[in-house]
Amino acid sequence: MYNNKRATIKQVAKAAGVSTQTVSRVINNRPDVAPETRERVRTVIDEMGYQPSALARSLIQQRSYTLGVVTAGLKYIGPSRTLNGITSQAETMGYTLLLKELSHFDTEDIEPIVSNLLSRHVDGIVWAVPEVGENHQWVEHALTDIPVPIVFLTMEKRPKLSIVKIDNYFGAKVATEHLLQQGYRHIGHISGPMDWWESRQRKAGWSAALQEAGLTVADSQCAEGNWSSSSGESAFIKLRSQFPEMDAIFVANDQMALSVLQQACRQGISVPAQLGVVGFDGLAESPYYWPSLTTVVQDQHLLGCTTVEEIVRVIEQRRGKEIPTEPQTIIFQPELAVRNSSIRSK
Amino acid sequence: MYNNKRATIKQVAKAAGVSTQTVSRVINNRPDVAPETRERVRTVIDEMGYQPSALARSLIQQRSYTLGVVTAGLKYIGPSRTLNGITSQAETMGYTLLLKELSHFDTEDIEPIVSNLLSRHVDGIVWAVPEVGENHQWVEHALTDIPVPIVFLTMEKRPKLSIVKIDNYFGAKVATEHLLQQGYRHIGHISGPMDWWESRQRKAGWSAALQEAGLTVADSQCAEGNWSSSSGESAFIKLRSQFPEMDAIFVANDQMALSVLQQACRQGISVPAQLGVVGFDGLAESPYYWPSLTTVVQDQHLLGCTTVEEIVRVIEQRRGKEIPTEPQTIIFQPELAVRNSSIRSK
DNA sequence: CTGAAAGCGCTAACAC
DNA sequence: GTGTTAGCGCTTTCAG
Repeated sequence: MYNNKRATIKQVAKAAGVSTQTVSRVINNRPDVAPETRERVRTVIDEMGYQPSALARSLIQQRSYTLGVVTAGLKYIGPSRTLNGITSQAETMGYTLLLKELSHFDTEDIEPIVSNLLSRHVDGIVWAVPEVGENHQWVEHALTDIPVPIVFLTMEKRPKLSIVKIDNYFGAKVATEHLLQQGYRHIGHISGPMDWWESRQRKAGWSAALQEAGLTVADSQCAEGNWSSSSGESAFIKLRSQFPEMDAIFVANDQMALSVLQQACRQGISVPAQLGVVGFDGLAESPYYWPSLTTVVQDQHLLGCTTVEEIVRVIEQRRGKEIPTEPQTIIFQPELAVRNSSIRSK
Repeated sequence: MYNNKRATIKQVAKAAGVSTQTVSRVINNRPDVAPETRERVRTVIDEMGYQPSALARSLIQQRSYTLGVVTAGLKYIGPSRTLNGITSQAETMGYTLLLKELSHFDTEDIEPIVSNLLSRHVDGIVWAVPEVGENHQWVEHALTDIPVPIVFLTMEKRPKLSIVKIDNYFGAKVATEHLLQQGYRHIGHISGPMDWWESRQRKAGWSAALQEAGLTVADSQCAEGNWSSSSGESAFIKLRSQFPEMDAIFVANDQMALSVLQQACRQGISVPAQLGVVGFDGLAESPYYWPSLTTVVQDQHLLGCTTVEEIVRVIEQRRGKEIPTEPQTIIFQPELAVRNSSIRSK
């Protein structure tokens, strides 16, 4: 299938008794080659197991069909699901990925990462790092200097940037409204870390739903977690003591919601009768929690796919010297999956 | 930080009034450059934001400092954790990754994937796809033809291959022995899909532990799942009917174990008093299941790190014209985390 | 210490 | 139809 040393176009040309140019024409399916020459060259190519070097091609064509992907937190399921979408769409569209994972979510010095990708001539960059702290600050300064298109995932709207994201505010609001509809009136919240933009959006959605229902929102109704089950446990305990009348809770992700369910079980609080619980994410396991968890489902796979589609669109556009359209913001609305943890009615 | 068009070495040379070779010497920290020339060139480089092209370098040096990573199932947490280890170790060792994800675990036609990686001049390949069905069959034929080193994760031992893996058999055996120690005598098993090598290993470990304890192992004591919580539920129901005396169960992964716990809870079976449960994986959430889950912890991050270390070692070795050492098999022993779901004593 | 020439593997532009 | 020349951006001889 492969020869031990990769053959070069020169060797193929020699073996087929033609010039390298002719071989080039054959491998690129150019029309102006005599059918029988083409045939002969093809045969030699197969025999030698020749594969053209994508590197050499990239150099001369000034185009690599390679995308840089910058991510963080692959040990968590969310970023991985997004990456899964990115890889599958990239494969479909004929692009290869260079992967970089930041060691921390809040890495601010992204210069070496971007430099490395650019030195490898990526055609575009997908920035799939959640917005945490100041970690997106650099876009203000550096962006116009980066010579390839970038599409961002999951960040606050900024002018002139292409962004693909899920509407966290909306999802949180829908979740909270569902609890209100079920007749719960004292609805607490366990948030993600407040330096995460997504956490703030989800909290804002929860808060807005309560206010629109004419309820007040006090600080004591919210506790901060860090996405882990462990932090969810402490947050729940804290919340119970500072907000004893709580009869329902909107939790910013499913893993923390899981430990709320577990604690409730341990303390003999019946869910959903005494406590309604709604999570966020739509983990595959969430229907198998006890009781099954009502949650806001976000399709991160689709998010990844769309991002790749979008960046390829921008790349093609720029290359075709078309008038670049304004950067787009693409927003997906997540959906509420209603299950047992929040159904009080009847 | 970056100029809008990437500067070339030629432009830098011209601006600094030297030849391109001199610039080359400066960026490669070669000794034989006059200090003041070096200084001048450095200044120009900074001003122009010049970054050498890794592509051009790879071409001429016949070395790219790039690794191909082939994975599958990134939407599951296991493969992602491994990938997380791979990225971090690659970063540490100065390698960049080209990522390919197979669309199915049992993809047999890997030729286009490998070709693509080779055409991009990867220095080595990490094959991080679990062994399922015939999906590793190709190694028998194609391997010697692939001109770069490959290291495999998680596959059956084969001669002449470098493999890094976790000892699934051992982990499963330890888990089962633990249940025996706790006094359980009728120990069932929910396996993963039997076309997975890992599933077969875990089942074999369970079976061996029972036999060594002088217990018989019947087909009725085992049911097959497909790793998902959903399949765990059906498998558990089936197992209860075909093996009613079951007092403990070793489940091949945590997600299926989760639904066993949930079903037990729903049916009023008390864990661990009436039913001992042990899982496999060591998911971060597993301590927060109810009751907290005893599980075999596998460090997939470490697995990924080690794989990269190993392949870089082989690459260096081959490049240094050293006598290649025999391909290694590196095996990690997983550890049992004992928690409430299996503690019957006292 | 520095530069000129050659070439990594390929393709664009032109000849014939 | 096909070959020649030039060059993508860099490094490796080898002069000087």
